[in-house]
Amino acid sequence: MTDFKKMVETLEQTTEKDRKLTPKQEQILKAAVEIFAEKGYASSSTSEIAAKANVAEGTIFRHYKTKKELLISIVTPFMTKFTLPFFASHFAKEVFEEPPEGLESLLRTLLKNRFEFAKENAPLLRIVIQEMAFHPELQENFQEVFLEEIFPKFEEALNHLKEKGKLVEMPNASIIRMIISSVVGFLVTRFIIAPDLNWEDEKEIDYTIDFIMHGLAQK
Amino acid sequence: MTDFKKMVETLEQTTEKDRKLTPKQEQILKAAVEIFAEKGYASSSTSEIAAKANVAEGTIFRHYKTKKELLISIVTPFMTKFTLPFFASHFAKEVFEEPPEGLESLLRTLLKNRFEFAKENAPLLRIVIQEMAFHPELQENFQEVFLEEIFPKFEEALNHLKEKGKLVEMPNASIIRMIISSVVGFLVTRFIIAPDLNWEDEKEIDYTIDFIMHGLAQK
Amino acid sequence: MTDFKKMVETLEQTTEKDRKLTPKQEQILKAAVEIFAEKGYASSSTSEIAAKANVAEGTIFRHYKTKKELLISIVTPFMTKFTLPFFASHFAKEVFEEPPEGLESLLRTLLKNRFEFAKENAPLLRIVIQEMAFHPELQENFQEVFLEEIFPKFEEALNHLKEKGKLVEMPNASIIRMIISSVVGFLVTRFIIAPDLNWEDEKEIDYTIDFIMHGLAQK
Amino acid sequence: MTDFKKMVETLEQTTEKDRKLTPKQEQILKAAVEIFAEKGYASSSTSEIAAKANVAEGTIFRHYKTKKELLISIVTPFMTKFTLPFFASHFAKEVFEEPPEGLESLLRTLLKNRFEFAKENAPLLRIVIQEMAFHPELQENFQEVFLEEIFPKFEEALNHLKEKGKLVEMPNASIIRMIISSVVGFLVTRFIIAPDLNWEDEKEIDYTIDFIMHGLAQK
DNA sequence: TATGAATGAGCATTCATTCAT
DNA sequence: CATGAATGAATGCTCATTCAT
Repeated sequence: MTDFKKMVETLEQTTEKDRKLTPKQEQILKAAVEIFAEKGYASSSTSEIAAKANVAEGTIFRHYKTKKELLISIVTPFMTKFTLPFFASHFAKEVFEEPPEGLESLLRTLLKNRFEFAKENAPLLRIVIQEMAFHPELQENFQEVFLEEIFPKFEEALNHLKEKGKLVEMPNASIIRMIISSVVGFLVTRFIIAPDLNWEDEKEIDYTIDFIMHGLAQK
Repeated sequence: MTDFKKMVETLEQTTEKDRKLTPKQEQILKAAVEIFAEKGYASSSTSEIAAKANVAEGTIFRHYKTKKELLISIVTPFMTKFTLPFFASHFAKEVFEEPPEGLESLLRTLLKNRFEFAKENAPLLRIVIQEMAFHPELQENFQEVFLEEIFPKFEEALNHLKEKGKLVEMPNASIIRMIISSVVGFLVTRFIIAPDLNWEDEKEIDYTIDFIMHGLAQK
Repeated sequence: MTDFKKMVETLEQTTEKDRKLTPKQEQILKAAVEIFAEKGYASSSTSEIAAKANVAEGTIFRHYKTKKELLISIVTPFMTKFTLPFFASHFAKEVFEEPPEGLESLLRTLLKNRFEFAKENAPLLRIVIQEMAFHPELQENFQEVFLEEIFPKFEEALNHLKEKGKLVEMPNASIIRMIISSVVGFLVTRFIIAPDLNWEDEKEIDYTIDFIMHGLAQK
Repeated sequence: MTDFKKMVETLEQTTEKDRKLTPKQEQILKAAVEIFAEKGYASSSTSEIAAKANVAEGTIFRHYKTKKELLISIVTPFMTKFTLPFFASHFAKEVFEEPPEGLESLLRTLLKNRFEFAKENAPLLRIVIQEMAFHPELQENFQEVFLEEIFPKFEEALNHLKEKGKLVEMPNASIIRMIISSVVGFLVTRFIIAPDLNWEDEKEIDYTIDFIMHGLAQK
């Protein structure tokens, strides 16, 4: 099982009000994450969540006005945590300051970092991927984060690398797609599609980085 | 909208009994595909499907015993069509007979072919990806097709290429993951995440192939 | 199993139009009797009857306008056959002509005769008893037969016996109730409640007659 | 109408948990009893019951998981109450302690007692008789009560009377059948088949007892 | 704050009946 | 005559949400 304490931290830290969660709220969130991940939002019932959380049905609605608000309270802090903070802190250093192996170093940090995060929050990852398609609220939140924060920083970095002749000539959007496909493809296979295989995580991370690096290297 | 006639063909051809669908069945399938793709299986109601199909609700259940059977009747022929037939016909020729650029040629055929298929069946693709997680029946069907048909043939081809010194040293499973991540990452971005962007499909296909080719080439 | 041919005869002979049943009609009746007896009228579906009868659903409604008409076509001829004909033929002879042991003789003939009939038509008996409560049509038909035919003849016989000092002083209605309770109690136990016990029918019939005879004898 | 308060007591006292019923539950039970008795279980709809009970349909299912559970909650306490307690308390005293007219005394108590009970619970009696045939759960419950409690005690009493030379030579099972046929035949006629006749209950009870007594007396 | 009984709209499914073939 | 696809009202049951305690 994923360590739930870490997951709660994830959810806590980005709660809008930054308020500590009450014990009941924690129980509700834990139960909701497990059940949403297992059966999907639409097939989960609030009564089942209440039962698993050892809480009365009404209690859920005291903390979250609707079932959907409960979902959003789970997903958006995770999305922000999963995408944003990494870029905020690492892009500058890795790519701009340390010169030659900038991309590889960036990728390694990115992958290892997100890998750990996904490992600790696999059910949340599952929920995000499964529910994004159906909830415009989530898509908007994601686009906001992605288009306004990640993509521009990513592009800046890529342009920088291109100038140094380190990158294949390819539109930034395509490069970003390749990288994300490879990273997400790995994480999804590792934690969602086949979590029970005997994974040699270190090696697979290396392979993935090698693959991307060669795939994108200047010819 | 995707050309529904082609989609119906897709569904028809692989129906076990190879029987032509009645007009009402076609209407039901069309409506179900659209609605399932839009809101997801669990959030779609049979009454909505019936209304969109201009059919009485009872009529759905005359043709499909349950709502789930309707889903399966939609998804499994698609899954078979999407994965199986290509490999059956192309692997041998492309990889084993034509010597040097075997992999590239294979990838190009694979991608173009699946691209067209995904283009014609985007909503079906969406449904498969969205529902696989929740329906063991679908997973089983997929595993059957993937583990027993695709994976072995894929491996055989990769081993052949490795012997010829054309491939990076990496476990087959990892290579296959890289390739599929890149291909599916492209198709999903193209048809599901951002279908409304101005895509230059030819170029993107080329980029994707280049990326994979360089990523996997013998160093 | 009960001999269905005899049951069909039962149903045929009293059909209002006295017309022979077509083979399809026979199949439908046979199936309907079995299913009504097993699950009750309200829980039986015409589609199940059609399936068991190897007949299209529509065919049932060609012969019987509604499901209820099918029930009535099954029950009323049976009811008539079960109650009426015996009395018509036997009362006079047994009771009025043969002097001393009139009642016993009558009871013996009554019981043996109805016993055979019930044996051959156990499912029909079951249906009548189960459905009478819910269908006023059946009740009316029964009352007609019972109040207008059976009761008066029964009373006449009882009065005759009373005059001869052979019968306990008790209202006719009560006497008739005792007799019918005993007879029906036997038949219901024998064929409906516990048909699988090892019954010694001859003996049980004798016991039942003895019981009634002593119960009603002049003190 | 039967006095519903007494019926509720009947249902309450034997509820496993011996808990008082909430007012809504009472309304539901009252409505269900009336409707089941009138149209039979299979032809009664939960929406009709809810309407008659002045309760939302969902409320029924909060208290009784399924429609069938509602039926069982109605029938089994009644069955237990109807059969068991009497025998527990009376057999010993009546038959074994008071010597000569043991059987008559027993029958009188039995009949009067069950008569009052049936009078107060006529609709329940109706439901039991009508539904027993279709619900194995009810049959099992009945057999348990009858075979394990009533029949043995009955037999013991009959053997005791036989030893004293008070009883006709007849298998116990047959004797029991005669008695029950007569008693049930009376109650069913009185409360179900023809409740609207002008019954002189005292007299009819006496007749019935006389009938049984003479029918079973040592010759 | 927490509870859980109550609600009623909504759901998948069944079914008697009709009707074009 | 016989068929069986089509119907749509009705059914048992679920569930998010409310609210009195």
